[in-house]
Amino acid sequence: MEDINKLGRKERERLQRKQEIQKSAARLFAEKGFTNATLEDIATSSEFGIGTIYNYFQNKEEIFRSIIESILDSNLEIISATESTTTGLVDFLKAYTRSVFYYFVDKRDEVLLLVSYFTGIGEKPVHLGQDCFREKNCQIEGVLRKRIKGGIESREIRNINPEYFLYIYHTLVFPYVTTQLKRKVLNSSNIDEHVNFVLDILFNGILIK
Amino acid sequence: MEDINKLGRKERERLQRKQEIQKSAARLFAEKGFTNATLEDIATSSEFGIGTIYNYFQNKEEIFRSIIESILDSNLEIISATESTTTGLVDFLKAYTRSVFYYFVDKRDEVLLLVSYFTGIGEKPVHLGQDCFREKNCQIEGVLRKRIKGGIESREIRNINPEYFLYIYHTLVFPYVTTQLKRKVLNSSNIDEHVNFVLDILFNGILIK
Amino acid sequence: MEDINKLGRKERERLQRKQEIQKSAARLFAEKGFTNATLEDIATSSEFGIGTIYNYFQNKEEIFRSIIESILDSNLEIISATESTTTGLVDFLKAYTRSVFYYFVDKRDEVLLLVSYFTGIGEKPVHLGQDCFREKNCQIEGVLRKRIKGGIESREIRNINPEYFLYIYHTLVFPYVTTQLKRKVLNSSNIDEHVNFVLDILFNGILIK
Amino acid sequence: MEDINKLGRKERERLQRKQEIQKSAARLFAEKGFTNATLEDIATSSEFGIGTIYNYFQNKEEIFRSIIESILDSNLEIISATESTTTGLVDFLKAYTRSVFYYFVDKRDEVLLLVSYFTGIGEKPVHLGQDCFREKNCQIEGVLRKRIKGGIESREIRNINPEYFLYIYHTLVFPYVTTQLKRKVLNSSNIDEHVNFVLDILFNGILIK
DNA sequence: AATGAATGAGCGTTCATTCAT
DNA sequence: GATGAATGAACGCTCATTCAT
Repeated sequence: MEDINKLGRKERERLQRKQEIQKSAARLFAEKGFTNATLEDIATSSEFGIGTIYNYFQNKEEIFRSIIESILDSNLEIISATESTTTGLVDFLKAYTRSVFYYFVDKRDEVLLLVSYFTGIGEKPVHLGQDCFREKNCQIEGVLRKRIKGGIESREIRNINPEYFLYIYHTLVFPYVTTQLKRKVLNSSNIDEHVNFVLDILFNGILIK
Repeated sequence: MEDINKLGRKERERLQRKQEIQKSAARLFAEKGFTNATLEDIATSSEFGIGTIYNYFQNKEEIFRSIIESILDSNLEIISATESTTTGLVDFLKAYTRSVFYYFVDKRDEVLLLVSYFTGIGEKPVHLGQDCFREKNCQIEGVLRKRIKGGIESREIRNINPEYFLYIYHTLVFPYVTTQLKRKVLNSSNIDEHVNFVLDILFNGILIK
Repeated sequence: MEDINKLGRKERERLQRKQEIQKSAARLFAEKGFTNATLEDIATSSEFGIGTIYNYFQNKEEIFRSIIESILDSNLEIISATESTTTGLVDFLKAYTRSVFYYFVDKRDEVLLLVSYFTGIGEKPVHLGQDCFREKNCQIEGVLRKRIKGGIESREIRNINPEYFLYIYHTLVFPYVTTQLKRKVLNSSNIDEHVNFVLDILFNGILIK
Repeated sequence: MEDINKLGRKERERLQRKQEIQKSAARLFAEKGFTNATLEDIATSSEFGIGTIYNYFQNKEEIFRSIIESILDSNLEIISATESTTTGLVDFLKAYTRSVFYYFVDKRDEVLLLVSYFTGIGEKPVHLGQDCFREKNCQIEGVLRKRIKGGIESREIRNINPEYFLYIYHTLVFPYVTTQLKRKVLNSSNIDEHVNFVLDILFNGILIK
């Protein structure tokens, strides 16, 4: 990833303009879908000319790809940071889920795209192979997988199928956040409430013991 | 819903052809997204001429709408049947989840569309208002809501926020099924295993007591 | 032309059905134009099936052609009848103009098509050459031309250019009738008033002598 | 109307290109009819790409509408100029008719469309209401109507029905010009001859006094 | 003879991309 | 670097015509 601090003024400005375009594009892709959001929409919304956008991105697909990549990078950073600052699985899940919720509220549109792309739901660039981000995705899943196995071995959690749980966790957290964001039920003022609720169900289940 | 048994031969054949088109369209919509699936794709795939499709549906959007409607109808039938054959919440959730899993394995593509449409993720017909199926959706949610509240009152489950749980349940089960179907991890031979796993986590949580 | 009196019952019924289709088609062609009037429109309006129409006409263009032909035949009959029952040009023009007005009020739609086709205004079948009815058209013009020249020789009218007058007469009478029919100013109850007015201007001009 | 002299170079060039498209379109509409003239025809004929046309006009119908509007504007200018430079009805009709003939020889195709549209003959854009140009049309008719009444009052012409005459005048002059243009009988070298002929008949009639 | 479901060529229109300015 | 007019491939949709019943 480009480190903004090491760049000269020109490169810094260029990066800023690139991010403005990504931000506008993400909102429009999330709102209308990849195909229905036109480059004219993006140009108008980001207050650049259509031609200018092609100075920053090779084509429309590249805009989409770069948004996904950047959110994946962020997620990787979050999970790496959490990995190195927690020990037990429970602590890890608490910290990671909380970070994900907070981060996602801030990156609503980008996350919608990510979820859309990885659940294989909805429209996406025709030529963007599903394995385009395999490596980064595997890294993220790898950390989770390792932690889950560790949690079972250290008897923090029950002896459940780690693979199944991996998907339960991700298909629970990501769609929950996006759906609640869409419904405007979840917002920056009640994140903790939602995080705690989800973790409570996940940890303790719904039954009375 | 049209009852196939009461129709004459001609009407029956017409309905069958309509369903063939819907089936082909659902697969293509799920695969490529609504906008990227062309009518020529649908025509080729369903082995009709392009024009023929317009004898059965007013336009492309109407094909999409009718698929969603039909899967919602099925879901409504499932939940109604389950509602009348179970008493406690736990029994209800067991039966409903199992039915949903079994039904969805059979209707993979249609369910992908449904999830896409209701999570607001991904592309959809521009003009299909989000409230187009509000009534049916409310009926389904209504039954769940009533049952959840009943389960809390009868002390089957802990005193959790019913609204939050409603969305946890739906954002857990539907995306889990669709994701695992996409990954071909879930198939008709191991449904029960997955159903039991999801219900186990939901009921008991992951922690060791 | 087919003489209805000489035909058997079957042929008579066939001719009647053909004319019903022509009548419906003429109305729709006049209303929407040739291209915009669909065969489904014509079928619905004439209360036949689409396929049935092809038992009576080779194709859409043939329906149009047959309507023009039939109105031209009528006009030819009118002009021939008038030709043999009048002597002077003035009498001829009075009788012919009156007949044309009366006939056209009855055949509003067909005449609109005729005028459209012969003024070269508006849409028509692409492949229907402009010379398709040259012969019949020449016959009609021929009678008029002969009479006009006769009128000049016998000093009934001034020595004007017969060719120019021929077109003044036709471009005056036909568009006047059609325009006034469209505006619903002209109808069966005030035909004589309009006929007399047009003839008065044509014969005497507008100036005070 | 846009005044070409006040515009910058870019605007002037844009207007020129717009007019080239209109010119090509008018010819094709007049030749084949609105529906049968395709946008590919218009693009080829005006030597632009199809897409380019949509930078100048919203859609096909808008091209048609703009042509009619522009010819109506010209007619309005002609009649206004004539109105202010003549006093008697006879002088007015002489000047106006001459101007119309001269102008129409130059704008053959556009006038064919105008006549087609206002006689209600032939094909036109389905959605272009008949009253779309009512105001401009009324202005033109209004001037004529006023002048005719004035001519009767000042005893320049006989006491004829002004409304009937209004339509005789227009249904005489416009279709006469268009028909003779189509037949290539009328051209820029013999306009005066035709104008004088039409006016002679209109003023004096055909009878010998 | 009567029908209308099936067909696909052809239309109007959109929009990602290019390139001259 | 910034621009947006120009482009044409590709889309959704229509409808004259055919043909099995």
